[in-house]
Amino acid sequence: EKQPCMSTHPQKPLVIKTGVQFTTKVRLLVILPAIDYHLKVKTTLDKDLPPGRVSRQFFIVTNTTKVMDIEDYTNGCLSVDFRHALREKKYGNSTKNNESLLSVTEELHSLSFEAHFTIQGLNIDLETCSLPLVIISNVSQMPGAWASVMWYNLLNDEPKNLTFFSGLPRATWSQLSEVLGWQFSTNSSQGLNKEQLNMLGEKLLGQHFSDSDQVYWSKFCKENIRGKPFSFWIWLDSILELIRKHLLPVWNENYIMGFVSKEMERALLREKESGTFLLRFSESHLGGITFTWVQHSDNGEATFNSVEPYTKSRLNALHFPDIIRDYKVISDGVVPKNPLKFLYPDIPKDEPFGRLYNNLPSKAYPYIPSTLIPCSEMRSNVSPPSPPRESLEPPMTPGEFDMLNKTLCFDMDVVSLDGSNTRM
Amino acid sequence: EKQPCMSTHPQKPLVIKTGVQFTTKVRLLVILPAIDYHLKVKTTLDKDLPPGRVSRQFFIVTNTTKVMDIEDYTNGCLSVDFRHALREKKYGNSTKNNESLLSVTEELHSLSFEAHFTIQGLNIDLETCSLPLVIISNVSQMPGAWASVMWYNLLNDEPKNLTFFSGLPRATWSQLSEVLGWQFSTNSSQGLNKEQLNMLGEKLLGQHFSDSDQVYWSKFCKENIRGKPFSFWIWLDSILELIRKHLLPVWNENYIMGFVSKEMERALLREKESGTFLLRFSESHLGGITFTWVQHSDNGEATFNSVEPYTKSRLNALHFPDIIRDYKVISDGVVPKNPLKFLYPDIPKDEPFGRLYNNLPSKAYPYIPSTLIPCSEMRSNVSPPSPPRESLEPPMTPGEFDMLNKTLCFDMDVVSLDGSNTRM
DNA sequence: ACAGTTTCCCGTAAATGC
DNA sequence: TGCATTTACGGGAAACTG
Repeated sequence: EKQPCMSTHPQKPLVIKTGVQFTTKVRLLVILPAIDYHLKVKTTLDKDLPPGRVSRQFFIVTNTTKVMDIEDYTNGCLSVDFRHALREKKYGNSTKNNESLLSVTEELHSLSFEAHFTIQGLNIDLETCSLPLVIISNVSQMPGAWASVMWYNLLNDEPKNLTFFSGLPRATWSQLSEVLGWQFSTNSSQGLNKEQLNMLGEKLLGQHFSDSDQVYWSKFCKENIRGKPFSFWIWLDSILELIRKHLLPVWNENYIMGFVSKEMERALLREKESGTFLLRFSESHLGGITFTWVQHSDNGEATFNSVEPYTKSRLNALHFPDIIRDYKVISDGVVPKNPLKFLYPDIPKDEPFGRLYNNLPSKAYPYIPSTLIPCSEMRSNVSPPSPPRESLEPPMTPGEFDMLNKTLCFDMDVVSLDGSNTRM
Repeated sequence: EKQPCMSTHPQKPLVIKTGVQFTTKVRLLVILPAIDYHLKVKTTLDKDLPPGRVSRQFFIVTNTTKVMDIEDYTNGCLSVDFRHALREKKYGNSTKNNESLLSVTEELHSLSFEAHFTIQGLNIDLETCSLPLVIISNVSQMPGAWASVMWYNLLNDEPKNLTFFSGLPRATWSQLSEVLGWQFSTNSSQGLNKEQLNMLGEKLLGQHFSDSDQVYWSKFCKENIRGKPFSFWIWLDSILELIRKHLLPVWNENYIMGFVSKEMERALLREKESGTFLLRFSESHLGGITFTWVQHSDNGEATFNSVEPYTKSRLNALHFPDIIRDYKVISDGVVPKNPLKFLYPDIPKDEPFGRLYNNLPSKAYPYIPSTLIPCSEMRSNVSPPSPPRESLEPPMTPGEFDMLNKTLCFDMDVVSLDGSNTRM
């Protein structure tokens, strides 16, 4: 009958950063006979925390009680909006219960809301409780925290299971791939298509896998990818952030193939005209995008070149579509040329990207305008080595991706008063 | 006998930002006969503030009292270090005393330190007080606040004059120019030479001025430069910041002439070989640096080109010496060329700048390395207009600048216990 | 020494106040 | 409405702490 809902502002729902305000809303869904309408709601953090269960303890620094009010004129229901902030309790003698191997982003907390009133001599206690929360102290912990929220809500059906991450959670690929797609479709207007998801699945499960194969939480988020200093999710989330901050229009227009193995990439480009390129996320660096183009020599041999991936620091200085427009390859003593001609499969690049270019401003009058041109120097005699082995797989049609309309809405109407009606 | 000293960490002394910790130190300079050594010092903000004098009121959020301790083993004197933070008092009924036209960075505050003890039945009260402080709420107010601190300490001789900025302060050019030089020599190892100071003087006082001419505070800091949306100090401080963050080695090596009028610049370059350039700060944009080079056509006519100034956003992406190394001018269908050959007066550019170049890393193996090249496109048929009139002044020798060894040290040993021994 | 975690605080953006 | 000032908080780095 009462529903809390929670959202941190630009942040992710159910992740709370200490010292940063977040809002909660509690609604009384049944319309009660007009008592005195002075229904005071009290917020408590980790109300019934099982002793020794969390290694850190927090408290609410803001007002914890507030009186409910009539929500609006259409429905007469009572509600109250809180604006809270948390802070860690620091004990002199640090008795941190670090009994577990859990990291702070796997530690689940909860907010409880209580109200008491008397009606016709009857004492009534209302209580409701939020979905599990992850509490962090720095935005750098956000990716890990969000992974926890995703997995909890993907896999947990029980009313409230704060020890969820002690239980070695695992998800089937069919469950997980759906959630991964949501991460893209909720951050942009473009989800992931079958081929892209397939590439991600291979990264986690190896070459041949089925929908029912299981991915362990630790494989997803805790263990580093073989030979890399980051886990699968940290890598994927860095790409989500890159899209959000620097590639949104390009991604939304579906010009980024993004998740393609290098083998597939070569197979796709091999038969295409010289100067055909595609855009792909870096697998070796966090939050990087590169383009690969094909060049056929006179004897018909194909060469593939990929630029050093562009990361946020470069993209802060340069608009990505402009990079595609302006990119030049310099060979000694020759006029620099842009090797990028056709977006895979065969679209002249100005056609898709033209609308997205920033006009070069020739403003600052007394001065000569100046731009940054992304350049690669290539010695004419040194050609980059081609890969030793190539798997030839059928080309995919990146023309249209599936649009996934589902959205994760953890932040709305999540928990019912009696705790039984948990839904997402 | 007691001395407070104050420094905010990366910030400027005597400027305090709300919510940011700052440290103070109080020393008892006379060694007292061992009482009980329990000398408690209490800090108070704006202790005797004349009613209605400040428009904002603040309080100390941290502990205000602490016991003095023996400083170290060499001298047995007592001292105490505080770590304070301030916050603004907000009244429901905002009775801000904005009687004055003063901005918040002109509002002066002070910290008082008190201690009481009894010796042989005699009550002794010690009290000392800091130099005037400027309290800000955002770093964006730092330039204005620092200007106030500079001017107060430059001009005020009275013990403590918290109404200093109500008195239309003015400084002679000889006083002011010295302080301006200090701003550079304390932020780098290079002050300002006579020619540079002269250019700054002309900006404030017009073409012909003398050392005894007076600059008003409002002209220095409050009124915008004619035709520009910023004041003289805001402009100059933006350059100090540019040097600190992006140009330190280049500035320290004295390769930046910096403050030269455009007329002077042309006069200097006119007789030099084609490709001779000098570095100058932008007068039209905040925190910008540009280079101007001379090009002589076959008939001997000189052309001067200045590149659009580089500001922090560009310099975040590109190392300034690399810009000089890599800068290219593109004319249609011709191999791009770097027009920068000799640093004024005639030094081949790689000689001074060579040591400062960043090596181009050809790291990321499977990828083709890529750099950003700063480029200007120049149509061969359009030549930039030459200035209508040029004053021909004698070239200056930028080879060596005077090094000013003086440092402003507001943050040390500033106020004596009885308030009479104020020195800088 | 070190990794996980928190604190610190600048600098931009948004909100607020006047 | 516009300008001056404060608040908010992301993000990088330093400090902390087992």
